[in-house]
Amino acid sequence: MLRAKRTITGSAAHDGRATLHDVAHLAGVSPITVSRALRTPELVAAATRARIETAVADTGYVPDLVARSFRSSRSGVIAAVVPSIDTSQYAEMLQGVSDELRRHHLELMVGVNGLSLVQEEKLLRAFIGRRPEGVVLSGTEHTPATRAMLARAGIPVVETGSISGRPLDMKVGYSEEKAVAALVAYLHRCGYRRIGFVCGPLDDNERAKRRRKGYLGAVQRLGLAADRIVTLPAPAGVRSGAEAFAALLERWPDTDCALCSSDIIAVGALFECQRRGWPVPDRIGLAGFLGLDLAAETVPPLTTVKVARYDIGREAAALLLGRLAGAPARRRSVDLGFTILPRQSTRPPRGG
Amino acid sequence: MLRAKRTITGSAAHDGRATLHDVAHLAGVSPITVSRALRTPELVAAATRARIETAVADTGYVPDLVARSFRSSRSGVIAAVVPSIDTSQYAEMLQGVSDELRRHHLELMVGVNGLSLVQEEKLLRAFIGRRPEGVVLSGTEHTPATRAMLARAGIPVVETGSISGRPLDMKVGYSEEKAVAALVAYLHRCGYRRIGFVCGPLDDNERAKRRRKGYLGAVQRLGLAADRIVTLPAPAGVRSGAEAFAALLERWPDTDCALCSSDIIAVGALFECQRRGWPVPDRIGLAGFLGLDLAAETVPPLTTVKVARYDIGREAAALLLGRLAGAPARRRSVDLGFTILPRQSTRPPRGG
DNA sequence: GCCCAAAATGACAACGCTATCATAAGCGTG
DNA sequence: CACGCTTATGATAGCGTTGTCATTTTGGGC
Repeated sequence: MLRAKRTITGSAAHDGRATLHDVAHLAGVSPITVSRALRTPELVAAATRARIETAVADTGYVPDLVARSFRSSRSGVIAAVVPSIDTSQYAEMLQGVSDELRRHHLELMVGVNGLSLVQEEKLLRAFIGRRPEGVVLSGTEHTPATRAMLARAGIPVVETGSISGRPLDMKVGYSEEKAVAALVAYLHRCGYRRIGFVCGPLDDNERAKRRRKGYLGAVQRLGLAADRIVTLPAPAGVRSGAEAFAALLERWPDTDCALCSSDIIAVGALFECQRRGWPVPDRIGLAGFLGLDLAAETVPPLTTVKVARYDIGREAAALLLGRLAGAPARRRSVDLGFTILPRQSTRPPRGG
Repeated sequence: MLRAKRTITGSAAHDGRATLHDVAHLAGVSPITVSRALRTPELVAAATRARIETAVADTGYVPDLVARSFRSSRSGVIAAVVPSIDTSQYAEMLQGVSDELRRHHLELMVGVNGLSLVQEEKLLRAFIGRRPEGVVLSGTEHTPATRAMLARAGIPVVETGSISGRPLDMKVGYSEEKAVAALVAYLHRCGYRRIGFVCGPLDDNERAKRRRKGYLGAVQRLGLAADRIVTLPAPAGVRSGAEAFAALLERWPDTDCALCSSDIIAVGALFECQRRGWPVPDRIGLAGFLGLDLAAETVPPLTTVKVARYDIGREAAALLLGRLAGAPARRRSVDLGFTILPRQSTRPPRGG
């Protein structure tokens, strides 16, 4: 008698946790019927189902999802690795992933790599063992070992962020280059000709690199000076943004507009202007990137490029769910685009 | 022969995923020895270990943590439910939890309840089935069903946030009441006598309620008017903060200082002052709450109360880890305190 | 009343790993 | 060289669930 102990006690109280067997015993059916009643109730007679439901309530039974995952080899977990969690950039994306997953009863397991590709690899190594059914990554740069691991795992992968380049599997995002270039073009239409670029740190940061590339391409096409670039040594923040902006002005005092690779940096720049008593946009124009809520509220509000962070997360999750539901495994890139948000931190465009 | 199929193929290639058995076969040992080599290498002879390591590398074996969790009934997962993930308030706390857990090879499973206690209950219902080894909650208000579930699960629980009241199990945080009261007292020392309070939304939001309580207690003790309160209808944001601040001024135009229940609200208030051309702190004093980085960078920087969000997360995780390591299960509250950060958005204190 | 399909339920085994206990091998000691 | 003692390895079984297939029951249609 495998279940002697449990059968003898005849109750769920053996260790405080009821099993299928306990519920089945109480309802007078077999464990498999209880399992069915919970997962596919339409296959169980109404009367039986009612008895089972009572028994579940009486025992306080909670299905053991670890056992279920094990047996069915479906963990019901999606793993995500993001550079940081306390930056609204990624937090909003995660929120999108989370919301979409929740609607399909999947859980989200989150890892934070602090923009380090090596750390990303480590996190994935830990995650893969938990047999996630899909993976969401940030960016399209990964170590060879990461790529190998993911290929071997044979699960769908969505990269979020820049849409450029060949996806590992699937990809959702927008073109960083095009977005920055479009913003530069807009600033040019506003009459700015000496546009500086305040760039976030470049190490292991593909996004920053692509934004820089987009800036360079655009100013060159427009025949503007292409060397007005300062790069943040520290992670992008309001303070480091202000400092980098100050450095830009020191180096090129005649700069008429500063394009910042993140709204946070632009906010720092704006505060620096306020400290100096420089009117914006009369003394200098300021533009940000991302379209954070904060950028709409500053005085003056910041011109920026809005990217659909939340939707990127939703779409990433939706792509994974599609695969899990049987969609064919073909490479895909989804471009969610961007929107220029003209505001008062730059002069109005000419002839518009 | 249970393993006939696998033994005959003699390789890991049966479905792309190697098992302990495959590695053992290749290394010429039994599966249990491989298991030991991975978990307690010191119990395996060096030569054997070397062969096993080679076999692991050759097969690309990744331990199945689902199976491990199942068999050992140790999931290696901690569940956390927070009101939101894209508010640095909670994101930083989560980061603290995550960092501490990672050092001990535990994973973090995150749920977002949007300040709804009912949603918290739903999330926990989904989580408990995954047999987390511990739970981190936000706040100390929970539905009866939530309390019952947690009690039944028999796992350690840490509540983060306000330190007041009896913990469900363990608790880490600070006293919202005392922190706000201390800030009011500080503003009083600065000479402010008509201090208004801009309060975040109160629904299901224990923190906001406690901050309000702290404000009320303090102004009453100081003999100040205690009715200058406006409450945000919408979630706390820069815009809603600005609007609520405007409402405060409309209702009580002689207000000489606005205490905001969050730095974000205070930033909104500051921007509103900038729009009106009101000098801060000369026309009106502004104070925030939380001690966000942003508050230090505005012009002028905001007086606020710093609370150790990241450390609260770390400590919460540490408390759980302690329990898992065998610490006695007794109720505990850890008070991490707070720090008043006097800045230029308020007048300097008198006689100091 | 009989037959056959559909509906409802059950028996059995196995997922990959590790807890437990047992066995084998090494090794200094009297 | 038998003894105990440590070190190294293995055999067995089972964690709680569900996939697969088998069996029983139900319910018309003739």
